[in-house]
Amino acid sequence: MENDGRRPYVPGDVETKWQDRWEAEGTNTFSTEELRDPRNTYYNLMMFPYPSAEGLHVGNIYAFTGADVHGRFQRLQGKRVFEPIGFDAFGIHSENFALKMGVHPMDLIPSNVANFTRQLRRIGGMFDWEHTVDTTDPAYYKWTQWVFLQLFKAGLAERREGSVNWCPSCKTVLANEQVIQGLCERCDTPVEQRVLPQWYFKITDYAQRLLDNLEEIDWSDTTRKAQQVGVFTTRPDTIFGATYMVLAPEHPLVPQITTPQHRDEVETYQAAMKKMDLVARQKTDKEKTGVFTGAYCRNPATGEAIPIWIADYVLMGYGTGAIMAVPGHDQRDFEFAQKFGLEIVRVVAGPGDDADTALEEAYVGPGSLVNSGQFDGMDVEKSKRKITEWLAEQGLGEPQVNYRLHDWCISRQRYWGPPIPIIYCDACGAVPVPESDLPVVLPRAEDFKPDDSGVSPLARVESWYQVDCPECGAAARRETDVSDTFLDSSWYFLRYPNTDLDDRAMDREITANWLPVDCYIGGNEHAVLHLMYARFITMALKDLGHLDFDEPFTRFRAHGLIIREGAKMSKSKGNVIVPDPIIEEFGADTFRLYLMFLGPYEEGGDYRDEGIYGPFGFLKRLWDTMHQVVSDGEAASGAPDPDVERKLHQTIQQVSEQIPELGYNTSIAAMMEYLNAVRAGGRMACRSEVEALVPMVAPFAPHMAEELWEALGHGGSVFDGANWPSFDPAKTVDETVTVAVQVNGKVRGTIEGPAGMDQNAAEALARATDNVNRHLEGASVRRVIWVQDKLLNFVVG
RNA sequence: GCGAAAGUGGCGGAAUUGGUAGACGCGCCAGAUUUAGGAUCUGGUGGCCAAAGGCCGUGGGGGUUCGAGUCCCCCCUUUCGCACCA
Repeated sequence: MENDGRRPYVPGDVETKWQDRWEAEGTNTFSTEELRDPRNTYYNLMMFPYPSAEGLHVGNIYAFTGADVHGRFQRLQGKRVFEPIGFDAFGIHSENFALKMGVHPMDLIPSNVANFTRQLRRIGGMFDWEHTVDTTDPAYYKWTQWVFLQLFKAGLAERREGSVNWCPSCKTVLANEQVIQGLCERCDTPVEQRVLPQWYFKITDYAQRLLDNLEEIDWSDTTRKAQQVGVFTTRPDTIFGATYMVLAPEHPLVPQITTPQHRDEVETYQAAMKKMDLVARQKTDKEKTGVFTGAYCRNPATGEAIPIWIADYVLMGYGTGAIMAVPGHDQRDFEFAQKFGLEIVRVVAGPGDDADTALEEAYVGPGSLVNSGQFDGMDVEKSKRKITEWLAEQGLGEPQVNYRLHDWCISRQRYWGPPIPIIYCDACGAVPVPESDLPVVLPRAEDFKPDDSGVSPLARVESWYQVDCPECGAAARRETDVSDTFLDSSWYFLRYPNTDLDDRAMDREITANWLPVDCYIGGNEHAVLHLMYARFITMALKDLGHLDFDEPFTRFRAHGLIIREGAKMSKSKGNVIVPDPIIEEFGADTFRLYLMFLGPYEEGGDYRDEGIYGPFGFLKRLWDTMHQVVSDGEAASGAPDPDVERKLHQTIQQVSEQIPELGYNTSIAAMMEYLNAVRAGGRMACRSEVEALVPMVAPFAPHMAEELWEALGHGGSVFDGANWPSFDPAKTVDETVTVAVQVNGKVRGTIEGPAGMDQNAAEALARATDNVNRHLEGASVRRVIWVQDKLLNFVVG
């Protein structure tokens, strides 16, 4: 079927027309009054991008399109969908890029944001441009600072010593991302640790709640697992085998317990450790090092005196920074004990072992206890609880849960971030900036390069940091560190519906109407930190009375990754696709459809350049078919073909069920299959057969859907009201079925019959089939398996 | 090393509770049409055998079953997290 001179499909014209109309009519934006309307709300969130100088890349578009498809689908169900987007523009990325290009970030970011905005409009997302957010805008970070102050007042922000990465060659503080295998990413110099006072958020106070709540939220399993704060169990069962103790080198007890004759050695070791960065130190394959402190302690179980060592393989940041070493049953302890000639005792006997079987390496398998006093012979698993109880009774310790979660250090000795709103006064100490004085505006410093002072470049802007103490009025000094970008993004979703307000961070009524977020879609790379921080801030703000809910995201789904030529798209691999020319040639609708068709949305897909012709052809055929129906007028108004109608209802059912589950690729395939069936053999479609395709394709190809909806004579937007088609379950049922006939499990033919026929009827049909008969000849049928409307299997002997 | 997920045509990927493996699309082949085409349309397309038909086929090897991509055991590979977490 060809176009026959009907209207050709020119994507650019259609898309410009509808983008302009949506904007002129405010189709996707909410007024403050509309935000106060609590009816039928749906908050559709996607992770806001960092506006790079390169512009939007395919990965961004993939993420936003998938989320937008979800939002548009909800809208077609009659929901009032709020779908905001913004810019996460503070942070080291922008700062480094600005340094490299010799442009000030305050000049760079606005042009990047403008470019992103242009591109985002072009892909046809349902974004509410009246409620956008830019984290570098003082009108936004005023409230980021407000969040800090709330936590500070609640005692959840605390200043204490912490170590930072320091490159002695570049003479600058490095972010963790800039440390590559223990070396500075720029000059390959080994990175050292410097201890500086820093601000921490006490997220560990919320560890149990962060863990418990995971039960209640609808998140994909993999993300939920990634959030597991990491509860671990110790090995109380092996305590009788503890033959020495190890402290982390930086453990505070070390100076107190070290005996004079070991002091030099210990201090030398500590100094060496201090220089080594954590990444290098934590390499598993590195040979273990350590020194003896000269001190002894008692094994609580055996009462024996055992030596205390310090060693690099014990980390201060984890647990208590001290371990009872059980070389018999822990490989790390075993290696250490062997190297330094410490005693190795077996306390677990595996199959075939007895109490004296020598150990070649640490034994970590199952077995029963030996050399363990009254617990000898007990099964390892069982003994864990028993020994814990016994130790508790003796007052020697109690069961404790440890979390693999550290407090959140939010200080950055950098320029490009929101200043931390604290003022230091000699008399009053650390004083919070009064809320009425917010925002503390980041001054424009022409020289924002980090230097060898080890503090933020803001410490060079004297006119800015010199202030009077808000409490006593004496000369005081601002905090010159800025806060972590993750703080900006830990609450942005709370601000979106509230950007109309400039006198408070959020309005109770509006917030209650829209939050928590109904659906959040984003990348897996943020499945741990960003989501954890956002959940923590939400919980803290709830406890402080600012919110009425605990969990910010009711449902979270991570999308997959787009691969091209066997690798993730990156500039260094040279496999990046620039979206603009593709949208220019095929249109945003085709590009959206293609990206969603590549593979399962939650798994990503393999981008092949020629693949776009498939979805492009589909949209063109859909366009031609709809215009043919329109131009045929009366002729196309007849009743649908019964077979086509059945398939239509099946397709509507399939697509309606799959889209909310993010089954985009299979939904698109179902629509293609249906259109193929409608047009099979060049037949002419009638209107009732194809009209429902328009709202169904609308989430993927919104511009074309609008255009076709209008061409079909409907007034207004296809997205106004609940235009999603419904299906009649009775009409999805096939009248005739094809049943596979097997002999001994191998397909030997098929039979056609009325749906619901009984086994006898099916057998009769099957026995009338030549090929089936041939296989049944001379054999005795021992059994017949009958699966209604599906399969008939003769089991012959 | 630990944890998680996944291995299906030339390629991306489909397959309710175990029930005709390969939907849909790309690519490829043949044909039609066009002055010619990146275009459009029709048909074909897992491998092997000349074939009605048959045999083999979902990473490899075992098993359960009338029947296994799907369930069980062992192994291999890839990807992604976490990495001396006691």
